[in-house]
Amino acid sequence: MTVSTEAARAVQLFHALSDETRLGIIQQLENGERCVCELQDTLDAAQSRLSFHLKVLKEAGFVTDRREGRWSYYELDRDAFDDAEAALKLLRPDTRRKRGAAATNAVCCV
Amino acid sequence: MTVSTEAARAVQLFHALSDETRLGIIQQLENGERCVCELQDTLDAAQSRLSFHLKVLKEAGFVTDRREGRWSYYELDRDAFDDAEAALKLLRPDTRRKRGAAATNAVCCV
DNA sequence: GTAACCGATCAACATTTTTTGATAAGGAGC
DNA sequence: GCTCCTTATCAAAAAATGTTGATCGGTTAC
Repeated sequence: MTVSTEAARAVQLFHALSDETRLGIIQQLENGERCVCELQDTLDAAQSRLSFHLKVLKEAGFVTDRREGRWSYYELDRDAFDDAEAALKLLRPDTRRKRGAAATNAVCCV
Repeated sequence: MTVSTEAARAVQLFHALSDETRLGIIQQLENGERCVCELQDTLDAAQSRLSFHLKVLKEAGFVTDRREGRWSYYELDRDAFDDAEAALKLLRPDTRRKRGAAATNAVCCV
């Protein structure tokens, strides 16, 4: 995987988490799988709106869905959370790295 | 801090990280502080564009800036990364919590 | 003083994302 | 068969976000 696709994946992950409705969905799913109709009730959101946000979460990998009869059940998938944590760790400033790059600090704007 | 402001903070953090240009900036700053003019060179981005993204990062707390003569130096701030990690941990599905809420699983859509 | 440089801010525009209401598809019950 | 229920999808509108080029304030060098 190239660096830029890695970045693109990170963007996808963080973008999925950058919306209050979607965080609300995740919070609801924390207690186990839920069907859309129940999310509709607890989050007080229109059905098509939930469908949209669930799609974003699903495409990023944060949820999986399962059809049962007329209901769709959504469930959290840990893997995406792991990915997000890993992406965050890569971004986090790291003491070692900073020290190692000391020489590069005097390059700019003289 | 209420739950909803917590969510708003999480949204702010993740939103700041959900753009490739901003991730590029963070990556550049990983080796120490940089002035805007250098970011301009290495990221090949217009000055006003960088200013815009730096503002987003600054408002979210990921960077701090320091004026020196005509230059503005930007530096990463760990605290925001810690906040993001904490926010992510709160979202992450947790085995214990799931187990404790077993009874709530049969509520929906019968 | 003037001129050049660095960077923030602004307004106009372009693009992307989100919301809304409508429609369609699939299953359940009659 | 028909009707109701649940959900996905679509198009249009609205809202938010990002880009571009211009201008302005502050600093340095002459």
